[in-house]
Amino acid sequence: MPEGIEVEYYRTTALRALRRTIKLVTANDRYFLKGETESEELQSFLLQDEFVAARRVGKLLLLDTKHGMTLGIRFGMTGRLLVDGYSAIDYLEYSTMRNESSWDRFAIGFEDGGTLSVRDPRRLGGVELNPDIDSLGSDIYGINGKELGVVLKGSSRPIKARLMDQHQIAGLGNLLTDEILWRASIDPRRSSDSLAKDEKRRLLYHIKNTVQQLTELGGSHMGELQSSRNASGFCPKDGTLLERHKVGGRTTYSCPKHQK
DNA sequence: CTCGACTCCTGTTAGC
DNA sequence: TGCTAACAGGAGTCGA
Repeated sequence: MPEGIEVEYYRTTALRALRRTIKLVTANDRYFLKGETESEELQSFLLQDEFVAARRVGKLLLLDTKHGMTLGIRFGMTGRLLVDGYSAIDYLEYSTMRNESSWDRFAIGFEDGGTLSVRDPRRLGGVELNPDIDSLGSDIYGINGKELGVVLKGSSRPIKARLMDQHQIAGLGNLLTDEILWRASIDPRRSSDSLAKDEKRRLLYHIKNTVQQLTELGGSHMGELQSSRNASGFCPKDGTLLERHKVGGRTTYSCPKHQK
């Protein structure tokens, strides 16, 4: 599913949509409009305008217009971004390989004939005008030890739930978090404030390293743990049968032998 | 503060 | 063969 890494790809794709006059806004799926955003509002603010910047905070893609508006796009679990029919990502874990235009929940047409669309089979994504980004935590691509320290110190929740909380750290999803904790040899159920100094350092290293590595490899699903993330999977490090739990309401796989 | 339970959504799949 | 129920999880709400 799209996590911060996938949305970073989408951001790169969105660069193709900059500096092109918007001629058409198709927002017929009202369910896909979030917050106070209305279709008429999108029309009046976007038509005749153009995007001048594509930013990303966590899993949220932000397209700034010349006139000072910001279009926020969330992709939920199965959303893709297409510009001129091109998608940076063809394969999405837990989504489908089928690719139907009827799943376009939101689309923009440019004066030059091109398009930008959000194709989301399950409609868990959404579009919002001027979304709140201040409540999001530090982005995964730039997080440092001090910020991670604050995030961990402030909570007794399970470490995995804390890491996935977008208000604390923005961009980590279920797969990435399982992968990072597995690499860092930390049990996902550990309380956040129980980590020792060396464990925090290790965790930071693996957040940065995993994000960078999987960005280069092509996505959140490229982790070493991924192929074993199933009911009868074995730990790629030591061969132990992986355990499956619900942590923070999410399906979690971890190795009972080396994740402490 | 924390938690579980529930909601949204729909394509896929396990099981009968 | 065909149906159904469970599952996937990002994000939000609610009551305890």
